[in-house]
Amino acid sequence: SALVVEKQPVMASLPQRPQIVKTGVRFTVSVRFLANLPRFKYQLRVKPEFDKLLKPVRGFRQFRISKDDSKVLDEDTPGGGLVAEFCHMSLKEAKAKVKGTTETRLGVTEELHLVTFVTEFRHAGLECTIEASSLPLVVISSSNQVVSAWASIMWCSALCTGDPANLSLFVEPPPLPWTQLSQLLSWQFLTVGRRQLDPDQLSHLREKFLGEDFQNSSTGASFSRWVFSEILGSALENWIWIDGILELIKKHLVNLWKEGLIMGFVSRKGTKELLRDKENGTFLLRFSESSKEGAITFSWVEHINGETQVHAVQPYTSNELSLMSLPRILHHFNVKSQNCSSGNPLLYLYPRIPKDSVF
Amino acid sequence: SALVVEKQPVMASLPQRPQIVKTGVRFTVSVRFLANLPRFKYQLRVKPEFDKLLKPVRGFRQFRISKDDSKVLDEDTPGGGLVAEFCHMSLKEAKAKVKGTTETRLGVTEELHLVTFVTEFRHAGLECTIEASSLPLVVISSSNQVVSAWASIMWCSALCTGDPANLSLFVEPPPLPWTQLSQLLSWQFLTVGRRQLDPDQLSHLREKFLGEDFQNSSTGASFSRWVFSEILGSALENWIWIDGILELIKKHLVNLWKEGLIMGFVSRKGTKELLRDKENGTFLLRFSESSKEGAITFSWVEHINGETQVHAVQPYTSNELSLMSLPRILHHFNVKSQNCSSGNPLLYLYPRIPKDSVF
DNA sequence: ACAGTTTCCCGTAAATGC
DNA sequence: TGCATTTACGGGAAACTG
Repeated sequence: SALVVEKQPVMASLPQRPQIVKTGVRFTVSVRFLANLPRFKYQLRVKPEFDKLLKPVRGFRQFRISKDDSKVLDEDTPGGGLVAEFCHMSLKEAKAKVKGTTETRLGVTEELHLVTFVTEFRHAGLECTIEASSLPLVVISSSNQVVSAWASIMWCSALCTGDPANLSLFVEPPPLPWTQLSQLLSWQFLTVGRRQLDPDQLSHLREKFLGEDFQNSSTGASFSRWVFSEILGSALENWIWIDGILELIKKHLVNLWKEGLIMGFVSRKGTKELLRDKENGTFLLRFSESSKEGAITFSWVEHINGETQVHAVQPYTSNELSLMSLPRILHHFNVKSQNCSSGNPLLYLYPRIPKDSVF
Repeated sequence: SALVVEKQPVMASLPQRPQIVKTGVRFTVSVRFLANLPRFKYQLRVKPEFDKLLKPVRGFRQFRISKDDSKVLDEDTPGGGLVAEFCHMSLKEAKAKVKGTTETRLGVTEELHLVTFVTEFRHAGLECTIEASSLPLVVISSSNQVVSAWASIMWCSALCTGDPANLSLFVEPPPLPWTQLSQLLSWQFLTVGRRQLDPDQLSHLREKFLGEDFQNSSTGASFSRWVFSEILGSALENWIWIDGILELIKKHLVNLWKEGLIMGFVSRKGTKELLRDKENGTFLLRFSESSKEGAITFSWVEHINGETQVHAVQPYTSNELSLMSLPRILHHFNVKSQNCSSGNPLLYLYPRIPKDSVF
């Protein structure tokens, strides 16, 4: 078709997370007319419609475009492309709840919706209608739903390889093969922290997402929040955990992450094994596995009286890092306990990089 | 009339400040039917109307009651009074701006509005209409307008002794005599802090509001924000300052204020005079005169080498007091500078109350 | 009783109007 | 241009609703 959605719907406050729309909050979309015919300038009207297709589907909520519902003329950008930018659209729920199928009702972040743009096109006496749809959207009503919404978008973008958007994808979500899931994870770290995940980190995450027993299995991770098999674990929960970490990196740790100074994904056990035979004062940075909020901690090794001890600190969350950056924390860190040698115990970043040369 | 407004319009979030209504935010009003006739139960419908009288007045903004516009039946409270409670009303601006008289346009917090309740009453074949109006309201659109709105309400309640509410009071605001203004101030400290202002405090405030030259004058303080005579000073500015102090008391200092431990209103100069001939370590608590935000500080006297010095600390605002209460601050206060004796210099609350016996 | 979902609304920031 | 006023909306909490 000659019409495409150029910029997917996105809220100004979440530029990194397109396809999430909160009711009552403005979002921006733009469409481009591909046939570069200057004579169509100002001739085409594009009208946005919400969930135009399949109106009475499922138990999905229904929405209306409340602002900027009016059509907008195509306009010319610098050179000659024809585009229309809708930058004041917002959604309002149309309360007409089909109460049926309450039992199989999906969570709201598992509903997928579409904005479709329609323009009527008359050429050489022929009248035809051109349409272009956005990628699937998740509609939320509160900002505490952003994280699960983004999980849906990611999951969906990995699964929807077929052209026609499958809006009922999450009614029976197919498992996501690890090859794709791992790419997705790695890509997010690239986007946020400008560095991909390395094989060790991926291997650790694979355990988390697929369960240790599935190390050699090709089974994918399953999305639905109702699948809480102790074997598969909850993909959504893991996702939220990852998201907290990404936020932490974005806010406070981009530089460290970019330089690869954060090992990040190591278990407590793995940490001990890595540090055991390293020099006194060797430490590594890893993300807290328990905190859902996104937190980073460090562990260091101390050989004392022939005994080897691996210590760790309380994880630092975004709040703590706002008060003091991680490099400063590392510099000023000090052990005051009586049976530890006092002074800063952190000397070498694993495997043996002198601390002061990198922080 | 047999109908009265029992609880003046008030927003749930500002229960201490009736008659301030923010657009789009719910407020509550209740009316009572005085004739205690049980047979009227469920028979009377009360309809709220906004600015029913004098619709096209002045350049005032116009509003509509957007929620709960529907009438509500009278109902019975426990014993037998007939009341109607409107608890979901909210206001929306009706954009129909009369652009005339832009020059003499008042600030929005100087516009006074009314909610009027109307009920039709049929008795013995006679049909009559009963009305009841609220006290004057100030309509704001943002919470940063609360303070000036409250100033208007206070000013208005002191000035409007006549029965019919004079909505154009602030078009040419009459001066408010000090006798009334001082009562108003004192009453607010009583409400918020459970203790009135004493004569010394009032005398200090009189200087602030009326200017030093007017100590013996009977001229009142004038309200309009356009009267910035260097003699009168700005009543509104003073009011905002007082309001910050009241908020600080409400949040952090109720107990101290209630006990009269806070002298509060003393100038820096006055402080010196009071403390000069007091014992070493005598201190007093006073409100910052410069900070608009509401802040408290303390000054103490030190006689050293035959010289008398009066020191003061940086004022503490609400933020600081959230971290540590004022009594704790007083206990832990410590001077670290090199030419001062170190240790806690605060010993006696003015005039000579041992610190530890009251804090 | 409860959990998912939505609404409410302050406080700040940005946009708008005049 | 500046200032007065309104709008926008994140974030935390309350209210809703099945």
